[in-house]
Amino acid sequence: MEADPANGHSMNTDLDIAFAALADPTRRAILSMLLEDDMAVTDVADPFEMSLAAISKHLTILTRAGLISQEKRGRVKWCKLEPDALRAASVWMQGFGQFEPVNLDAFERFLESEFRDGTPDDPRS
Amino acid sequence: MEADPANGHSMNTDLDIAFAALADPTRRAILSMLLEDDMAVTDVADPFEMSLAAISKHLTILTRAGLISQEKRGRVKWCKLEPDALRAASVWMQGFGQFEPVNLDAFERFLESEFRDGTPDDPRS
DNA sequence: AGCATATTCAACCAAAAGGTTGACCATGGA
DNA sequence: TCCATGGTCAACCTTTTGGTTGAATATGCT
Repeated sequence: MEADPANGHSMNTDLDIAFAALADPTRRAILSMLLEDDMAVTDVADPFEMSLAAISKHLTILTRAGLISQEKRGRVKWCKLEPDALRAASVWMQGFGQFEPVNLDAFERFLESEFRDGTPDDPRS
Repeated sequence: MEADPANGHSMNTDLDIAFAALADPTRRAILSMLLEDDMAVTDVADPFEMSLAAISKHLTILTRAGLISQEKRGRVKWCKLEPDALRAASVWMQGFGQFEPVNLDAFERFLESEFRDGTPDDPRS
């Protein structure tokens, strides 16, 4: 059952957990929601059609993956995105293909072009 | 079971498949091996302690995720890394790094138009 | 033709994932 | 104090996942 070949490729359990957490569409949707703002568990669960308990489990998985943190204030548990946890996964993916630096480059140009057209407060134009 | 909340967060099945494929350490190790060179199925299986059939299944999963391609030449099936498939996942993750209100769909179209003409975005020949 | 090699297929299995429901604790407010 | 609210726990169920084995298929070699 071991995934560690003889030549020393690592079997990073953190990555297992992170990618597995990201593999579920419900959990990715939750992360997207938290991108806009911190939310209480009940409010996170609201747009979904599954039970609160199910969402609670998803949040536990996201927490264990380090992708969110949960802090209880009063009787409300607030969920907060922890985007830094994506860094390990991102770094791993950077090992593949030169597309990542290119992407970052392209991303900047994309942002720039986004701002240039249709943005009223752009000095140039 | 639906992951599509009312406010329109997407439920991208491609991302499901890609992240799920990446969640397994054996499959990530395979990808790392293929980073160095194209390999036959038997050679991919060699450093692992599991059966050839198991590795064959892993390769099928990676293929379905688009992360590798397989081409049969003679009786040997060659496995080739397809790092472009990581792009969608990478773009999704980048949405969390920088907290820009960025239109990822537009970014995808932008990338497509960038790479459409004659760009050698394949690291190995 | 006959055999070895490369790979997949089919049936099976155990464990993990993702969901449900109902009971249970904790907290805030009347 | 009593009750509604917020959230988790425990038990259970079904489907998926990741592995096994042995047989089957396909190709190459001599």
